[in-house]
Amino acid sequence: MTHVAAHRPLTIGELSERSGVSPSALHFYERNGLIEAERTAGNQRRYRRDTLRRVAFIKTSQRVGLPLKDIREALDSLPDGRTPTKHDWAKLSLRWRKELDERIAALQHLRNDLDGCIGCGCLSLKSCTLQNPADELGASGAGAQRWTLPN
Amino acid sequence: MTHVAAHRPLTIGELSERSGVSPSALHFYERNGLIEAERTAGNQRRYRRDTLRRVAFIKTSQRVGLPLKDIREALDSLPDGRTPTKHDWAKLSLRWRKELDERIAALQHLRNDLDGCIGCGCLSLKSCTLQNPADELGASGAGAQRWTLPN
DNA sequence: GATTGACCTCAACATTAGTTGAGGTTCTAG
DNA sequence: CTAGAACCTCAACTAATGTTGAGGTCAATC
Repeated sequence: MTHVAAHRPLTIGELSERSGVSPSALHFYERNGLIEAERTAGNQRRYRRDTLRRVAFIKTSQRVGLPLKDIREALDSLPDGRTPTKHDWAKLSLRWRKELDERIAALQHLRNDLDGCIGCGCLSLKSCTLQNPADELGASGAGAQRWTLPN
Repeated sequence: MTHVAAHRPLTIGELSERSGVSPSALHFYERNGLIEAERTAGNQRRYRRDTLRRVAFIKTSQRVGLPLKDIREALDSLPDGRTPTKHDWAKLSLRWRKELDERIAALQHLRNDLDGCIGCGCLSLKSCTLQNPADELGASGAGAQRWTLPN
């Protein structure tokens, strides 16, 4: 049997299909240094197969809410030329899990505070801890936020 | 002693100062139907004092990650003309707490899945549950996301 | 060897959540 | 009653995360 097909690089259509990320988004990720591709003689992109895992990492990180800028930084810690090993990926996942833990803790803290507020309806400034972040989540910023399904 | 000052409506500067939200953002909220104001003879905004609580609700909801569109919908459930009572606010907080609970549960689920992935470094499509949301968080969308401090 | 689907680049548009600035008006304190 | 701070509107700009379309090329199949 031939193993050639298993090593063949992916076209953008294939990568898109398998990852569920649109070609235009893949272009976008490339422009922003999150993924990269070889080119054929005719200038078409050819992706190494581990790019699939890279895109998976991007998607999963986004699901948690990380901005692409941060995801790129994380990916920058992967070995530069060679295909990352399982160990490389595991390290990245571990780091990412830490942030996930923190995020959960922050939300739980917020929820506990909220429990105190429901009794009094006290969503007033100064008095309610919910209104004085100071430590965990940060109060303002230009970034858009979302946690419901976009539909 | 006089109690007049305690009932005087707020100027936009005062509301901004007390809520920590910039005047331009308050304008923006008004344009988008999240808050409203009376006007003086000279066309300047005067906010009822409960607007402070309204803005607090907006900020807090944003901290959890809700988009303004959703926050507006929640606020639309408040009584239309009259100043909301504690009970009105408590109801809103409760509803909001439910979503917070769900969000926490989803992230915990994600974390458990991730634990399974760290051992194998398996952030590959199809095989890893992390890559097949299907149920909880939703995989894609146009919205920007963030959960770190914007800085 | 032509056709057709997949691919290329580049520019413009969409959405969320605002900020900034120009040009003009109002309010309040002295 | 006037100076200056605070306010007004409107338009344009920002940033993140992409999508859409125009105009043109590549590659795999009949």
